[in-house]
Amino acid sequence: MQKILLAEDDQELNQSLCYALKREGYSVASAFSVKEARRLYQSEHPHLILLDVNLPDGEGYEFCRWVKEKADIPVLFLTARDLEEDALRGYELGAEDYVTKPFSMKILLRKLEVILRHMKSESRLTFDDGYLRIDLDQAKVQAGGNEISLTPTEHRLLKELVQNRGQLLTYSILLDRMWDAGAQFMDKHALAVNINRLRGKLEDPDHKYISNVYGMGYQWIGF
Amino acid sequence: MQKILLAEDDQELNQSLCYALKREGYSVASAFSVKEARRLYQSEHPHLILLDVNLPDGEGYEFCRWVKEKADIPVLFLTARDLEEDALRGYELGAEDYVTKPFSMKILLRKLEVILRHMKSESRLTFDDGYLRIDLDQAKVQAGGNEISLTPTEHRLLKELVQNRGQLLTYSILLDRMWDAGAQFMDKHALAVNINRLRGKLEDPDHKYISNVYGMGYQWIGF
DNA sequence: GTCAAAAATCACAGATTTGTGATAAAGTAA
DNA sequence: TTACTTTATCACAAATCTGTGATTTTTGAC
Repeated sequence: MQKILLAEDDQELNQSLCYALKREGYSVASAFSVKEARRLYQSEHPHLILLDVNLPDGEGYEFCRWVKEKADIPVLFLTARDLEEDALRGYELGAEDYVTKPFSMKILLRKLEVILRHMKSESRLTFDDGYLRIDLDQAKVQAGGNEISLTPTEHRLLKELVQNRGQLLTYSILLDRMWDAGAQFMDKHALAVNINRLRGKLEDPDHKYISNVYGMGYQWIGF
Repeated sequence: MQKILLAEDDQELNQSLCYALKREGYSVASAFSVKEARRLYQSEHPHLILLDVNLPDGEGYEFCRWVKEKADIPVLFLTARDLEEDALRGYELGAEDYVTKPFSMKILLRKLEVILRHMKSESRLTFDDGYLRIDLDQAKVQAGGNEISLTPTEHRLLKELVQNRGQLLTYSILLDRMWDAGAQFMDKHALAVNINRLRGKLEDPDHKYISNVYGMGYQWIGF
């Protein structure tokens, strides 16, 4: 299910958007301030952000920049003013689109659909936290400036982990997705070895990315 | 360079759009009717279509549907009327966005940028001609119903060919992209071998996809 | 702390991949 | 046609990849 982070301080608008989005089948995390939005971003890892430019504790633009630095999550601006300038500034920051209030809910929903349709099919997700730089599409990875080459399995594993960053991937799920079904709990060991190899290539003492949850599975942390 | 197909019957608007787009670095094919647009589409294979809904010889919607059936080329509608209904109809047909006349050229250019940014980075291109089915993102290929497994190099090669389908890829370009630079004309032979292996997996007497241009390079035909 | 289960690490070998060399086939120009 | 160049094909070996086994380290419950 697609998760949307909604940041809008107008109580009423926030609520009605929430309702409409949920009705459409999205999972919604709603924030009323930049601070809250930041927190929710990190815990929820939304697929798309719906962002009011004017929030009580800061401009939406700043939050947008912050997000875009970390990962290429689509951002759609909600703006009260229909100024060309505003829209252009949004685009400069990498926003995908904008709607001016008041807007038609139907149109907004279509815009979301279009963007998410693209995103879903977009595997060129690039991540960068200053040390590690991952381009899933190109299968290119840089750690601390050095180009790193991954084997096919390592790449598949990395993709699986990063695409589900922040959430625990149980052994059964991971094995299932890595080796087409049937594997199940058979060779948890093979998985461990590949995790090990991946860690060897990506991590260093100061930069850990793959964490193990005892008895459960693995999880990507960071970004 | 990104090619844009512009279909707009208003002489003046067509011309100024042409100018602005070219100035931005796009290559533009301009049409004044649906008929012309259709012809240009087939000869030029544009990356994006800028489409007026009202053309003298037919509705833009129809042309949009026709295009979308063949391939997933992004379409951006130009509409005189700012009616919710119009926009929704466009979206239903798979349009990426729309602008209502009169519009800000700057905004239009940003919208184009956003869409093309997505497209460029979109590797989940699936092709299917009944015999061969390719999902570049998933690295899955089926030929005549049978799942085919490709090695990493084969996959890279296929991707390169298919993403530039219809156009000749010279040896130097292909070698350059397959083996990071420097290779140049050195091992044209290695390329030939990999082409051969790919052909062995994908083709059969009745289904040929990779054609050679004597002394020049290779080219993907089909789709 | 002790202990057992889980995870990490390392070396190894079978399997796969991939460029090279040799040879055959096909294309081009005279 | 003939001579010559380019491309295709096949077999082989070096390099790489990848799961298994053996061993050590870590974890969590008692």
